[in-house]
Amino acid sequence: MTSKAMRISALIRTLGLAQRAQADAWVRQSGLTRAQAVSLGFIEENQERGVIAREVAEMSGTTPASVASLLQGLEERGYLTRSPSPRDSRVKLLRVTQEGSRLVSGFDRDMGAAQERVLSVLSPAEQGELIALLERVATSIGTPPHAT
Amino acid sequence: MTSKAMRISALIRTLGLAQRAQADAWVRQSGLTRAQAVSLGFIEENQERGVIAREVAEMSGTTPASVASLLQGLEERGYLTRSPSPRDSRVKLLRVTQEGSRLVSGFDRDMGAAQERVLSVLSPAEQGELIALLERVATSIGTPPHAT
DNA sequence: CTCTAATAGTTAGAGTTCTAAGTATGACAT
DNA sequence: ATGTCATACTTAGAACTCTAACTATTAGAG
Repeated sequence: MTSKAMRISALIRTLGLAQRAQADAWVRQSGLTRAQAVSLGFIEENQERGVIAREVAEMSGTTPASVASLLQGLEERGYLTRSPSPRDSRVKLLRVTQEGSRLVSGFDRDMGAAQERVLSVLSPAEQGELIALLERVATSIGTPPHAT
Repeated sequence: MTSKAMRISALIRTLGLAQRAQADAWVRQSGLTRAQAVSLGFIEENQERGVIAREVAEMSGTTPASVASLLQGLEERGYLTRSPSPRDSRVKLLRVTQEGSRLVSGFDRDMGAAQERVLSVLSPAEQGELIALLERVATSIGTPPHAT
């Protein structure tokens, strides 16, 4: 019944949607879907240790079947390759091509700049307070209801 | 530059994704898409003053064409009706059926309860501080906070 | 009154994503 | 070795969403 909780939820939703809108604007002119951009970014970041499709599914909260379709679209456009692993014939190692890598790095750079701009209305001290409050809420998500 | 901005963005993204995950879990067992659930909720809230498809498009940040497809799916399942307005033959008034209304009210109730639980780790005073900080960031974006 | 532009909505077709069922490989206890 | 189960991924078909082009109605200028 505390309308404060509702207000905070609405604000977080608003800011989250603003971030998403930013991402969407970028994504639109890249020809990718939001899910595709996020997946491509994840694969590029963790490429060293060999990413497989199941991990992408877990990260994005979807199913392996959806990931297969998604990766197919990326592979057809030359942003990604799938090659069987020599250690386990079931899995296919995912690798981002040079072109795919260029696409992703542009995304990260532009998103970061937009975030800077929006948050510059708060002083560094205020940003610190905001971090402290948000972190307490964020950690409470991971803990079960009665574990306080 | 300031890693504080990045930290705040990450936290907001985390909380936004948590909200979205909550919504997705609910949405999955309702047979609707997230976009459909959000649109149905918006129409149900503003039903009094007569909602039309263009407003749904503006609210959700998509195009009228996408809304037409979306509404078609809702209408076929009996959650919504589209009837021509007597005042302007171009527009069609959207109305949520009783069954649709039941679906949406369950969504709002469950979402609200989850939000309360997560935010209960902050005292009322701290929640007030958080609201003040978030509101300054939100207004700097230019888009006023906006329901569901 | 009529021509033009703006507004509201729909349709067509392509691409994406989901659910369900299927194939192939690996792990492991008998 | 072999039957059984789990794992990693794919395919098929339906539903959804997007872009582009379309129809119909209203508003406004001359």
